[in-house]
Amino acid sequence: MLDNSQYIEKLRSSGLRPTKQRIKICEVLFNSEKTFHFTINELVKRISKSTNEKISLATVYNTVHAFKNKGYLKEIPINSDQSYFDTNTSHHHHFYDETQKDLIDIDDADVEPVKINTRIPGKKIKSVEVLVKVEDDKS
Amino acid sequence: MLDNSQYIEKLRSSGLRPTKQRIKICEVLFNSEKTFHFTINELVKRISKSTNEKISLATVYNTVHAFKNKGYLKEIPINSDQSYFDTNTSHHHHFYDETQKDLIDIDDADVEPVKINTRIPGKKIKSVEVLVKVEDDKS
DNA sequence: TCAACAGTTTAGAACTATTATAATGTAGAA
DNA sequence: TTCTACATTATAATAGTTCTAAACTGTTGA
Ligand SMILES: [Mn+2]
Ligand SMILES: [Mn+2]
Ligand SMILES: [Zn+2]
Ligand SMILES: [Zn+2]
Repeated sequence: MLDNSQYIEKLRSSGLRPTKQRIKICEVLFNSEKTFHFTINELVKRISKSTNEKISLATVYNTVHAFKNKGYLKEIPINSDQSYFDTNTSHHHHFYDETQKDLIDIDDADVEPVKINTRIPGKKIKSVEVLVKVEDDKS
Repeated sequence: MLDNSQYIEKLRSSGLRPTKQRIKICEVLFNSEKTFHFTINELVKRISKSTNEKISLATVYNTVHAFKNKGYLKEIPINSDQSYFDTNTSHHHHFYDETQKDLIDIDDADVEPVKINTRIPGKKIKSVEVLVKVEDDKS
């Protein structure tokens, strides 16, 4: 399969050997037209739907963390209930719909650059992320 | 004690009766000169240090959540390991020092207003929060 | 060809933050 | 004082995540 070569490369560069379980995880994560947000549980469900053989939770966690560390996935801090991940690794911000419990990308072009006029000595900025919480407008 | 009347009011308006355990929690949370960030575990330690009698974990959780719901505390999403809370309820943003695992306030005056040029139909904005992750600058 | 080995998957256990439970305690009203 | 509603507490339950150790697999090289 031609497509798999991309997955194999992603896995190798994350320090993982390309096994069939891991390639299946890649297919679910990176084969879709659009990027998406997910929790581990949601990802496991997606994987179950798209294959007969099941992949253990430990393998899913390990692979997701390796990709996150390599930068192929981002973790989005929303609350302390569960980890949210994002297959969109470009710089962008988020709406979080508290009614639907849904994360929505904000196109980076739709946000004016965030200017912070103070620094912490000896520290450098790794990321600047905006989280806009929204709820149903009943007015 | 004169000071306690403020705590009693905070408790009553949060739907809680002013008991001695809850007033002790208020003292630790709201008596300090400066505002601060904390996890539940850190709060429990602070309480232990400042009193002989111990207060059960359940009471701490319940009281913190009531204050959060009422708006006397804010929850700051950092990661999924633990909940971070903030006694500073004014509008402000944060540095998160990934090296020290430390949350630091950014004075609201030091951040230009965040402009978002898109909306979600039928939703209204509840909050806009900026999280700036920093790490040691070894350069 | 196939034994040895390094790395992988897996089920399940362990861990930890959080929430629920249910028995006991307590502040105030009557 | 007695009654009652609510609080506190220890402890259990829950759930997300990480760890473990045994079975498995793919590759190497004798
Ligand atoms: Mn929460
Ligand atoms: Mn995390
Ligand atoms: Zn996103
Ligand atoms: Zn703060």
